[in-house]
Amino acid sequence: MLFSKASSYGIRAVLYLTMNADRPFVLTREIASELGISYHFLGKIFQTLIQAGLIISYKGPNGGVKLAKNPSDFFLIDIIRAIDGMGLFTKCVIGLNECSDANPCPLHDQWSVIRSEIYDMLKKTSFTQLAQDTATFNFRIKNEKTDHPG
Amino acid sequence: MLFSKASSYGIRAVLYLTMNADRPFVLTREIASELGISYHFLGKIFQTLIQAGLIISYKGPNGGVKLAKNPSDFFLIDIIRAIDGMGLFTKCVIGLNECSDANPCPLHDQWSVIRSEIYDMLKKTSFTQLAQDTATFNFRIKNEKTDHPG
DNA sequence: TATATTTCAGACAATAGAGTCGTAAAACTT
DNA sequence: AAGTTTTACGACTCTATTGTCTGAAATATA
Repeated sequence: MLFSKASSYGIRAVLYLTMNADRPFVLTREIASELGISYHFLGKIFQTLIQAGLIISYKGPNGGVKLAKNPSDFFLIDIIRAIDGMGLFTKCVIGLNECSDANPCPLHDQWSVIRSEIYDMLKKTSFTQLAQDTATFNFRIKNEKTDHPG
Repeated sequence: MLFSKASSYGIRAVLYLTMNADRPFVLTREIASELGISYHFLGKIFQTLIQAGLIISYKGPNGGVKLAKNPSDFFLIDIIRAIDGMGLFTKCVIGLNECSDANPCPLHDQWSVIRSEIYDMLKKTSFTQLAQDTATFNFRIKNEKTDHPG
């Protein structure tokens, strides 16, 4: 897998928050329920995102979580950096402990090209864009098998 | 990580076999030692590659393993398919259990482009090419920290 | 102050990936 | 036939990831 489950959940949760950015706070329980993921696991993921300064939480009634900044300033790479870290872009693709342009592994050149494209994609894809696409094209965030109205 | 450790080790081991294709059989122990990876773990990886028909083994003295076909017919994707499987190319990048061109997730279009490029790279990169590059440019397969002659 | 709501956080369990160990089976050598 | 070499393979341990449970802390309401 390219991303950990935690990062995947984080992306979907932040996208949910983006699509509910008009609300003051959104319950973790609601997000977990709507996205079909574990409430407590999502709580942990949010703690990571809070520590990274990406989202803000508030305890008590009417509390919950919300984005810490404008969703147009929010990019996929922010989530990956906070949760999975940048190992995908810094570590050798076949696990050598030293691998660089100056001292490359056999796959280094081929992989560098693709790695840059992944990075660029994550860096330029904002949650505003994802939310717009999701609303416009009715993309799915949830993980249900049957979603047909009939 | 893009690849599992098993796949990474498999790639490096098959590359080693390619660079020793003139020898009838190469000892698993030698490969493990030369590449600095666990002997028994490599043995398991070889069993997977043997079952996939990618390499051939022979027991007893003068035994070992060798490539099952010409290294120019050997591509990175063969190893990935045998060990990690094709999940990277068939499963949703954010883990939705149904995600396709017809019913995409919010990242589907962006990811599809990159996924194809990864696939093409793995499909067209032969072990002959990797071995030539490794010999020509002195690329590293081993995982040692100090390799300087002086 | 009492109570309900909600995040925070640590301990725990389940699972999968990674790695180790011991021994059987096959093949060769003498 | 006996002993050596080498892969084959199942059982086991270790670790990280994923997921669950419980209660404490913070906030609001009455």
